[in-house]
Amino acid sequence: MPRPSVEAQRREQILRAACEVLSDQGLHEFRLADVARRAGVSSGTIHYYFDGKRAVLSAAFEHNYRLSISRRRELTAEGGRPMAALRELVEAFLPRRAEALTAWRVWAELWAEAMRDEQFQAINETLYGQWRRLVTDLIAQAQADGSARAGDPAALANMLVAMIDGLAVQVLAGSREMTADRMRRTVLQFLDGCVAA
Amino acid sequence: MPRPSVEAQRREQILRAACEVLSDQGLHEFRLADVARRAGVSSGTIHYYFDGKRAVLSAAFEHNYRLSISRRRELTAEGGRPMAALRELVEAFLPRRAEALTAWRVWAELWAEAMRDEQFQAINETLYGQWRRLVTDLIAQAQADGSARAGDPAALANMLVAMIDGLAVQVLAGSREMTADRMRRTVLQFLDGCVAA
Amino acid sequence: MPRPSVEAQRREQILRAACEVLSDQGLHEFRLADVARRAGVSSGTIHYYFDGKRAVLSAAFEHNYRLSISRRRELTAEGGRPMAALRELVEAFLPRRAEALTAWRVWAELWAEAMRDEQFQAINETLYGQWRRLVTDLIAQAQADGSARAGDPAALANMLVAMIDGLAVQVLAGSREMTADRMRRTVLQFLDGCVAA
Amino acid sequence: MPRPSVEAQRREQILRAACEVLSDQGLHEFRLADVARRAGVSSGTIHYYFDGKRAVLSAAFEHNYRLSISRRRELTAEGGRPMAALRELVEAFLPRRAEALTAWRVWAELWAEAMRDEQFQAINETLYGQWRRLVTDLIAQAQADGSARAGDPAALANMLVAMIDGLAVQVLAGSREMTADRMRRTVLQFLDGCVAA
DNA sequence: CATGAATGAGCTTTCATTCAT
DNA sequence: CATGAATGAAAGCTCATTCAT
Repeated sequence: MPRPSVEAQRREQILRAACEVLSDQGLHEFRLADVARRAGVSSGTIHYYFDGKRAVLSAAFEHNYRLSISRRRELTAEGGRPMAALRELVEAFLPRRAEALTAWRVWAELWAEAMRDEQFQAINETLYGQWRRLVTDLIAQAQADGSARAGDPAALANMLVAMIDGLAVQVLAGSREMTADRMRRTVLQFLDGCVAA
Repeated sequence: MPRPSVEAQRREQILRAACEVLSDQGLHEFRLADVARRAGVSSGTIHYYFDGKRAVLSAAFEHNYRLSISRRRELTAEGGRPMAALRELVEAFLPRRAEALTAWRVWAELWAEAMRDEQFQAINETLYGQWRRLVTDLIAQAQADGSARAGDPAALANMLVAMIDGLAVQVLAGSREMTADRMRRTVLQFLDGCVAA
Repeated sequence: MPRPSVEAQRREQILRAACEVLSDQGLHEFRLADVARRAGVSSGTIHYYFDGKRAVLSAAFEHNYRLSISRRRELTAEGGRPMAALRELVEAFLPRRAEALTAWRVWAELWAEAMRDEQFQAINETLYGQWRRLVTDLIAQAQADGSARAGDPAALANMLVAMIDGLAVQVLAGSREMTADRMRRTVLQFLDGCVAA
Repeated sequence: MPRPSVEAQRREQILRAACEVLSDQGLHEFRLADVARRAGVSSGTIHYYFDGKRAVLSAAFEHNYRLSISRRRELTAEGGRPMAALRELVEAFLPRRAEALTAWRVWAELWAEAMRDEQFQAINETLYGQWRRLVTDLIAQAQADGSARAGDPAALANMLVAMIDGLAVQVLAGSREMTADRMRRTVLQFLDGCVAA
């Protein structure tokens, strides 16, 4: 009798390890052997649950996105005060704590690779789209309750998320001119100066 | 009779090929054999001019940056009309023509890799810094001649360049929601709504 | 309540599947996983009934031989007309119908492998010997009833069975110069010209 | 300056080793690592000269055939006495000396594999065809000079070569009932009884 | 009896690097 | 200066085998 949960458990265990390896070593030095070691399973087990390196990568990219988005959604679930939620969102995405750092590094790898890979493009399109919509909705709500000024909420959301991405990349690249703190101030300045009422 | 320029020529030839391979295949599938083939030299020659794969990569990243910045500098060299120059800069960076696409793809690889490599971080710090300063100066000039509103020019520059990076990454990742055209409108909207006087 | 026949059934089921896999894929690509799938059992079950891959192979080779010989024996059981029985035997061995093709392919694998494996040699020695004797007896009977000319029946049998093997191998190797039809004519020509009275 | 002969030398060196490994271990346990060791080169070198395992196999099968046929052709080159040449041919093919044993074992592997592989079938068709023609010509010459009786020389050749193959396979499979000596007597008996005038 | 999850040794293959020429 | 033959470490992947259930 196979225990029905074991497959989900193993996959989750492997994908978590894969994201860590991806974050620590980059796609460039992403080895299934390292994933196996970190997940505490044999290399055979990885091939038992996934069709190969590429399949692990794909699933890891998706896993990384889903995890972040579900966390953010909790943050914005409650009805009240959308401008405050936006500001909290910004804080949550600052590349400061290990958790956020890992997520950002995995995204950067996904983006770099998606430029030539349709499968990865599809993952990004779907999940980045969810993130974009989440922000768009918050801005629209803020406009509705008068805490944000008028303007196309989708355009404003695109400005905001792109700015966050661009700044985070520089922070993660170890820029001394662009620290997490400076990133925070820059984005909040944008929110205050260009979005808030 | 050693021809003194042959070394510079060969290096240039190899680096151009390296950028093309990097753009076409990504760091992940970056093979010196491919660089050699594209440069029309033997693999031995690459090792004769560079200390190894990593050295070729470093030099290629730097080459890619220098090329772009020198091109942009020409664009902004003349004295007059800094706001117009900013708008032209935005156009020039749109990931549309092959030349710009190649440059963006190489940057994306550099950023992803710089997250774990101090040497690459140093390259990025220096050369991204030049680009940041170029934009900051333009904004300051625009404020000086009254075509841009008041505000910390460095902060505005950071918003702008980060936004451009973030949007370009999505365009390059093949997003159907974020095309080069949409990117253009979004950035210009930001310039009109948050920077211009 | 142990069902006493279940073991024999399972073994038979597995061996039939093994012969099919052997015929379809060759020893070279003979995988227990494929045998299991084709037999409709788990890989664990195969190891429950056999001591490992080699044991399955051995048993499959033997199974293939026994099946063929028992079929041929039926063909030659009745008393009368040994020369006619020889001709029928030839027809029955032509690599034409799926059943005969499978048997031939398994033999070819056995022979190739038996060159280095004493266990397989023993199987071949015993069972090929039965086949040789069956043919020798028929020839001897034909000589006794005057339908075959004189001569050492064992030598004639060796000529005949070797010729059949050698021709079948070329037919199975897809030769356009040696088809099943040509094989038939060649062997019958030998029977008429060198064996029959 | 690449020495022009080095490629041919290396390929020959590797193919000879490949035939030995094939003969000693069979296709089933044919490892490129063993070929490399036996040829005294690295595994990398094998991949430098051949496109992979399959390519080595193909070339080895062909090499084995060409070697045997060119040796036999020398045997039959001189004009006189075709029946004697046929008898010598039989002697030369007896699986006795190491050289002949190796060739036979490699053929057996080729035949087994050719049953499912068109590329191997093509090799067999071409080179076995040459062998068949060589024998056919000898028989026709023997008929012309009156040392062989009438009859379709192609059919007689097919009988003869198939018989040789079938007998050799049993000898190689270690049969105690069919030794090299018995094989010799059997084939000569066929030549005397069915071919010679 | 039978399962299938899990293992890990062992294989082919790739590719940066070296060095004799 | 430049080549390319040769290397060998390291990687992904396969599959016979084991064993808790």
